[in-house]
Amino acid sequence: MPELPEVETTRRGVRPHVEGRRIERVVVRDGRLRWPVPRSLVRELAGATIRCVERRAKYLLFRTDRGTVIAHLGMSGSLRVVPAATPPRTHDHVDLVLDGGQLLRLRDPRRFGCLLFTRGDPLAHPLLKDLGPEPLSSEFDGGHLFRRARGRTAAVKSFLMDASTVVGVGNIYASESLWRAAIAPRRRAGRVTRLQCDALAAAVKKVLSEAIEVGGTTLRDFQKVDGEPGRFNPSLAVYDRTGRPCPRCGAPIRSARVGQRSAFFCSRCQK
DNA sequence: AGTGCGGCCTGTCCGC
DNA sequence: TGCGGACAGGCCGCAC
Repeated sequence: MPELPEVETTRRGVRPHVEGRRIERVVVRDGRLRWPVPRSLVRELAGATIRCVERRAKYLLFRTDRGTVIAHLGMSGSLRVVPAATPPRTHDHVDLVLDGGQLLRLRDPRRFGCLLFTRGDPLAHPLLKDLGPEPLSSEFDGGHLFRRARGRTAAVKSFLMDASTVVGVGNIYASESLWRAAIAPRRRAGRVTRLQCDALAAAVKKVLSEAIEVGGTTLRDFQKVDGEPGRFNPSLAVYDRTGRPCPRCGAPIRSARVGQRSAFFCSRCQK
């Protein structure tokens, strides 16, 4: 399930194969993603040249000379670069056929992802314009978290997963970051101390950059562009480890619903 | 404005 | 063994 490290891993994997390439045509086998794949994407991209591949939050931005493709992998999406003759498999919904004999293929079994097209500034797109800071930027730190949390009554885990607080922290890395910062997931955001905010921001940065370094986490269906799984799993301290010992204190990891999402934590060392 | 929740979708796992 | 149902996930968009 792609979180920010998985999306960044995808960007780095795809980039060298597509930058500077001309898109010969777009094949949409099933355009029923979160939003229908727009006709404008198919029409405008034929003949367009991909200039660069950027990332904002969990969105991938393929900037071309005609406009920008905004792609989101949802929770089961993946992008692969394969030889043009590779037959599509189930859930391989869209191909961008490139010059040079390869194509960029979107696979998304659950179709929670999207593929949109905009002529204008993609950062001004409704989906992107209100997003919070990138977690690995200097804009995101303990001060930012603390200021934003004033008066907030929501659980700190929900607050951390809110994309207007900071982008890219999904369910897995939220639990992991809170464990590292020793903060209980259910604590109200407004009750987290300034010192804890510093620890939390540092934990988010560390967890995400460590995960990016090893190519993301593989739970069920995430794979990198080369088809290899990510290798972050061994570093997971609490996620999906109910009943196993806390790596810090040995108490059994507990799980609970926090804001309609499963949270994993150590109730002995997270306060 | 902040908060909570329904809904989208399919593969996987569990219990009967 | 087969089957139904719960569950997982990101995140928009709505209702309070």
